[in-house]
Amino acid sequence: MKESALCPRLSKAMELVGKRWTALIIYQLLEGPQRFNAIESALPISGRLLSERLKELEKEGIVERKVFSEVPIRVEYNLTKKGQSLEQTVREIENWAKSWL
Amino acid sequence: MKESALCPRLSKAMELVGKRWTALIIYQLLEGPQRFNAIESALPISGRLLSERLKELEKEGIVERKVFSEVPIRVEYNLTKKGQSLEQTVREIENWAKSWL
DNA sequence: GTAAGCTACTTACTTTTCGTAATCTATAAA
DNA sequence: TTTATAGATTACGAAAAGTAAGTAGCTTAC
Repeated sequence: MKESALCPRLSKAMELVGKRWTALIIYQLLEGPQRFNAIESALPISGRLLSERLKELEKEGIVERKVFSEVPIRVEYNLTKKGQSLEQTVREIENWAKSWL
Repeated sequence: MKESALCPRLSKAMELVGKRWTALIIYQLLEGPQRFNAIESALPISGRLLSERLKELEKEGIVERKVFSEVPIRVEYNLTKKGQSLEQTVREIENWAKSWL
């Protein structure tokens, strides 16, 4: 996607947070660290996309991945500081939705 | 897209505002009423998609379409109250972007 | 009177992303 | 050897986005 000349930052933010499922994944992780299956169950998202999104978010430094070498394997995801800083933003969207949808 | 059992409102809001280009179109319209070509020039969006998005936003009551039967024809788009109510939300995303991107 | 120009779309076509379901990896217990 | 579990990957058809050309209605220029 080309960048908006208007506001590159907002453009970049929307490219990231506005991507399908991303905001909902972050919203879910605001509850605390969670495993792959827990997130998958909480949202109507498929494993394929969840895996893809989590990788993107990890790459952006928004989500942290922690592997526990148990049997069976356990993997937890949690928000980094950068990820937590999105709480206000997500809440603001939520509030708007409560008032207007 | 299926609805999130977790938070249907946030889900609905993201479906709307999180759609590609939508937030940027609203951001642009916060400057005041604008014509089709003006929006198209301000953003790296194609006429095809801009037309599609404006229709969606009009249907959701976020944008108002006003036709002036001049020559050549003039069409202006502006935010409704519901649309204006998104200002805080968009600014919040912008602020986050300024701090973290 | 026909050709060209303006604005706001619309259509046809290609590329990218999404959604669903099946499959894979590693480990251990039955 | 088969089964089970968690996390992830792959294959493929469907949907959405991107690109570029075309349309409609009206005006002015030639």
